[in-house]
Amino acid sequence: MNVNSSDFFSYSSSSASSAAATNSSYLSLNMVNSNHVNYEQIMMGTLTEKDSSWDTGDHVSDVQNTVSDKIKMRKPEKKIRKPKHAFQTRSQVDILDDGYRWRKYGQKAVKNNKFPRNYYRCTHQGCNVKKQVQRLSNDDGVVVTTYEGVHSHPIEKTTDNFENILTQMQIYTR
DNA sequence: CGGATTTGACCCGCGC
DNA sequence: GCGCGGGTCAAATCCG
Repeated sequence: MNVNSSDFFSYSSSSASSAAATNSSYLSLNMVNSNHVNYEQIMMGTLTEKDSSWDTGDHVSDVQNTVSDKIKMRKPEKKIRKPKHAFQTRSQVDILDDGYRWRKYGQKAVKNNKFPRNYYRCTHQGCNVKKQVQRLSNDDGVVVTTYEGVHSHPIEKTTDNFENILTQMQIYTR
């Protein structure tokens, strides 16, 4: 994969052959105010990426390893691409509740950034949507959220905040 | 007590 | 081959 910290906008490099992805669907909202979150600009890119350890076809491999050997079964044949959406929002809080239930599964420090990056997974059974939340060290008002995958179930919460509407826009415009 | 979070270890790809 | 950076796992812990 392309391993740049700034590759949020360099998606279209390797996906020239796959015409399935609309390469650059831009969505810019200017100065939308909700109660406590001020979205200044939201950028959205659609990219395709090669398969990694999990995908929608991972199905019932259930207990994926024994304790001793740590053999991870990989599926090298699977080359399905999953969409990734990068959002850059301006918000004071980093817990942007979009209506789904997320379970945090990791946190890593990023280079050139003093803030860690948080990894979340959708807790719905069979819904392997991941997201990662990162904030810029320069000005701590900017939060970059990267969604990966598409939810296969409806939103359960019905809060009428703007984050919810934003996520639904993401679903309906793909 | 059960589910979510924390957090260090582990894994893997890549560049040197 | 080794080190590094990024992503994930999972046991321990926390919290309702």
